[in-house]
Amino acid sequence: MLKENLRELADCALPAALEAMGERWSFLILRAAFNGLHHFEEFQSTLGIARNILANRLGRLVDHGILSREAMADDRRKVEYRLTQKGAELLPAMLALRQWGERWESGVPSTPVLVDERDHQPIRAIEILSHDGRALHLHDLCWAHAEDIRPLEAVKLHAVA
Amino acid sequence: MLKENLRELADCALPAALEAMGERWSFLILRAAFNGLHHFEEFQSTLGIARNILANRLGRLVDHGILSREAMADDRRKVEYRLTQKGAELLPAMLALRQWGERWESGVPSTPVLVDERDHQPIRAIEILSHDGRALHLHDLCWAHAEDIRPLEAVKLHAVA
DNA sequence: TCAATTAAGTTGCGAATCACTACTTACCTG
DNA sequence: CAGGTAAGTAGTGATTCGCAACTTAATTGA
Repeated sequence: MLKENLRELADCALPAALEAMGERWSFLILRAAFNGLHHFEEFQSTLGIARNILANRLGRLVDHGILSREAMADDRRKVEYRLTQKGAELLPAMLALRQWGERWESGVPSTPVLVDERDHQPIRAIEILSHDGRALHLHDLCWAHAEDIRPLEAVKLHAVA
Repeated sequence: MLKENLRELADCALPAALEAMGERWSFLILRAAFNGLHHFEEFQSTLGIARNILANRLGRLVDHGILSREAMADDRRKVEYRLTQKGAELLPAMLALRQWGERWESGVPSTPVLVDERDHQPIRAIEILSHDGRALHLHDLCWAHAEDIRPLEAVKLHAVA
């Protein structure tokens, strides 16, 4: 059963993540950044977001270290926004949400589709996997306290012995 | 390079997903639902959300088919909210966001931690995988049009031939 | 050289949304 | 029936949103 002690419910990183990404436009700005957009006017014209909101969101994403902000050397009017490592690592979350939307909201895989550059085959659906790679669903999961988890090494050694 | 034609940027399921899940409290309500909460007062006291906002968000999640709403037979004051299949399939997106928050915001794995019920080992980090299971990162990916993708079967047959 | 253009914001303002508290309605329990 | 519980609704300020116009600084063209 997937039920943790309610006292501990607050002790979760999701609220912290939402602090950074929970605003209305943040995900769409991120998606645009993943698609290679770097400048204020590009975001504005592509997303159709109000300029003051865009300025606010870009500033917040920069404050959270999700985007970096740098004036360009060759044209100092221009400012370049780039995904940091921290920002780039939001890609699985964004794709999971997008895939969910394709399955349940829009009904069809969006085109164009994201593919592996190596063989141009579409990526797998994002899944929850066990340590040894089995796909897990809601009913396969439960909560445990960190101190109750027997390290995998110990489990393996025990199996061998 | 991860850059699609900008004309096609709008043609993505992410906005549709955010329509359903982009509101400020929606993810936190969902997390509570994943943790076994089912009733209005449980959500309210656990999350500390204002009652009118909670009523509005629950209604919206029900409208989107993410939660089901059913009056309970034994006590008709009570209403039970349950995750639908559609709602349950948001778990990968939620975990991806939570794991990102653990890595980049809170700094530590939250406790308690989600484990495989079978062997009580923690789940893997959520990743983007190629069709054959390699982990992919931003620089391994590119966009392709659906009609340009050679079906995997054809690729295999060709390799055999 | 100097007017026009471009990039990246900022400001002002009405509309919508948010959160807090109190109230209501239906139902159950003693 | 009195009192309490569950699930909302209503009223009220404080924030935030979105639109359009304005500003500032750098660049380009005649």
